[in-house]
Amino acid sequence: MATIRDISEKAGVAKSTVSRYLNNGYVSEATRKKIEKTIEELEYVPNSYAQNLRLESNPTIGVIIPRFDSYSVTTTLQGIDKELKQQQYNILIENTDRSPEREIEYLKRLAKMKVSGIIFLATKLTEEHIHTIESIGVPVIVIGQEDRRLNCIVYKDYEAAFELAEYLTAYDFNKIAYLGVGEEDEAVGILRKKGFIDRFAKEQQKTLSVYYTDFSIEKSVQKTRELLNEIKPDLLICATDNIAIGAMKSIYEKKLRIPEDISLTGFGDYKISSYLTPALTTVHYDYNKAGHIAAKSIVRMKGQKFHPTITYVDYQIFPKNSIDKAKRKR
Amino acid sequence: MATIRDISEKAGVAKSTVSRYLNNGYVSEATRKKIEKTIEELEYVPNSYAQNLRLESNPTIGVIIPRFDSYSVTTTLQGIDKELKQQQYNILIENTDRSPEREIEYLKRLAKMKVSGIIFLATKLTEEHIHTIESIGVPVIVIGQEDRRLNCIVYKDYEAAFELAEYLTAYDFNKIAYLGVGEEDEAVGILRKKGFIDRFAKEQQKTLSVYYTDFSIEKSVQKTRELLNEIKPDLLICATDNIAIGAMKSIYEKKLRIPEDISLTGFGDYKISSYLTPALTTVHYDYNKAGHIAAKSIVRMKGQKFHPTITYVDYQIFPKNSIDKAKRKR
DNA sequence: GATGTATATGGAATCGGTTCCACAAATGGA
DNA sequence: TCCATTTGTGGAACCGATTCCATATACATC
Repeated sequence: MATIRDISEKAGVAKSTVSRYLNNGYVSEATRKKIEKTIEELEYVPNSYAQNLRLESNPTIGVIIPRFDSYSVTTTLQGIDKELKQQQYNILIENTDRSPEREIEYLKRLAKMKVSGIIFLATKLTEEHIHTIESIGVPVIVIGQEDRRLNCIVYKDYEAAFELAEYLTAYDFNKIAYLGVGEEDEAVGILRKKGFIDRFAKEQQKTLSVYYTDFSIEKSVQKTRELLNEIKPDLLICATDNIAIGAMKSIYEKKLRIPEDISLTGFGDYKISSYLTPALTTVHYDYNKAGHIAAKSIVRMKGQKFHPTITYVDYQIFPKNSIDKAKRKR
Repeated sequence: MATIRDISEKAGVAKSTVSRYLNNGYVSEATRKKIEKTIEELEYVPNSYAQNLRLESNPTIGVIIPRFDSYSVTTTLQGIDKELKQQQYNILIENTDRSPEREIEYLKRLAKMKVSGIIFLATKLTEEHIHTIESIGVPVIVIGQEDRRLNCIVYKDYEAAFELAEYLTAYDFNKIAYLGVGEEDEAVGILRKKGFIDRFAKEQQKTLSVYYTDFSIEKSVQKTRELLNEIKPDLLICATDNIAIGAMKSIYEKKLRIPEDISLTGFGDYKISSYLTPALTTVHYDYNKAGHIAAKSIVRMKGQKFHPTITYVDYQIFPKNSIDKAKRKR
């Protein structure tokens, strides 16, 4: 691999002259030609580690994600990427595969690389996470989980779940099942569930049975199958759209109709959801916008001192045909 | 930001001793303690540009993708990521947003960063692409497009389309419509289309009308709507599953039934496809495996000289309920 | 007590660029 | 013709780490 030194020797000029040529400095027409030719010949490519070494920080934002195969993650990434490209920033993505240890490791690694900021799509914030974020000396914005000591962009999970439950109480459901995820995920596992439970607790006559699955469609297919063998709900509330999609499959498998036999709701609005039959009643989160906001803020935070903030991203309830209109009260 | 020099001065030892401490060399218990304390105090984080500068190449693989919001892309990424993590390699993802200029730019940038290899999820290979790939001095594996001068992992698009068409000729369809994408994408835009056309050309009685859309669901909804206003096909072949999902929406909108009024096929097996109603007949590609293979090969290529190869990834036809069984011949 | 070896540490060179400074040559104006 | 300014170039320092080499102890062995 050719270096600037090789170029300078072969072309018979000084290193500094080559560097000047590369960075639009004073170079005479004659040397310009010589250098140009030599660079072509040796297939010279500058080494960016050497270049970056002199810079105190470089225009790169690190993004830590828990997985690639998730609509919310990729949509958020799109939003981040678009905004950062506009601001002439580079983006560096690290996938943790839902491993908390990797999250910590990547936070540190990105700091070593002197990125000017980190956007962290979190699933759970432990004390170790918080300590790491506070100590690495690089601004971090957390998306999706909340802690008052940090800079977070969060979805109003509790409120959204509460409001969707509110919407559902206008219908005459009696046997309600909730299919959620484990409490490892603070926002989805705890807050969403709590929102539903709290609202339905006000309706004494209604029972709400809670079941658990993970974020995959397959598992949801299986868990819904088990669930339907145990009970026969007239409303199945799913903690994510993916879970609802899996549930749909099992419901149809049992020759039940949606919404006539079972009404169904999702959460998160996975785009595909409105193309299902029937279209899924769900909560819409603007992941793209969250990414956009995060990117904008992280760029603005450059060099400034840290300032904990919580930004809430609004939600919207999308009523669709997966709820049985015939059950509407009054 | 503290450097190794600050540490050494504050602790009263030489730079080299600090470095040795950091890299598990000989250090006495006493100095170990001093250095440890100073590092803690100054919140020292090593600068990885300086570290990398000495290395000839670092264990990082660059991955260039056209977009984030695509099932095939994210699934391929999963496969790549998993294999690379196992091999202790880092991954560096660059999203081009389908811009050919950015593809070239990123190929060069990754070379500058001395990644040990690049995996390039291509949409079209121009001469400039090929020249760049050949000249950057870093091994590149192309996924999804083919050129005999390069190292490619490709899907058998033509063969798969041909075989799906073959399968469809066992049914009694008369008015067939094909909803494809533009020829900017070589594999999907040209090869898939040609596979269908060539096979159907053998069946004189059948007409095949060709229409175009892009890769988005929205556009497909709109284009299908227009298509259905013009003609009334009994079979609609879509170039991707996403397109088929959009088509479904418009077909239902027109109060037509699938498959009784229109049979439908997709291409690419987007996982979600089997959860639709009816489940979509489609071609299954193992994107994850392609990513896996690519990662394995790129790691193996390290340091070796370039050797053009084409690796074909097999496909599988998944017959599902979106084809009208009543129309089966004999 | 002399020699040899293990243990610790410092100094200096190095990686591949960028940039400051000095200086030489060319140009221009008086 | 002389001095001032512009233009072009080379040398050297520097960015922050690693690593080789030299050296200085401490301890063991004969």
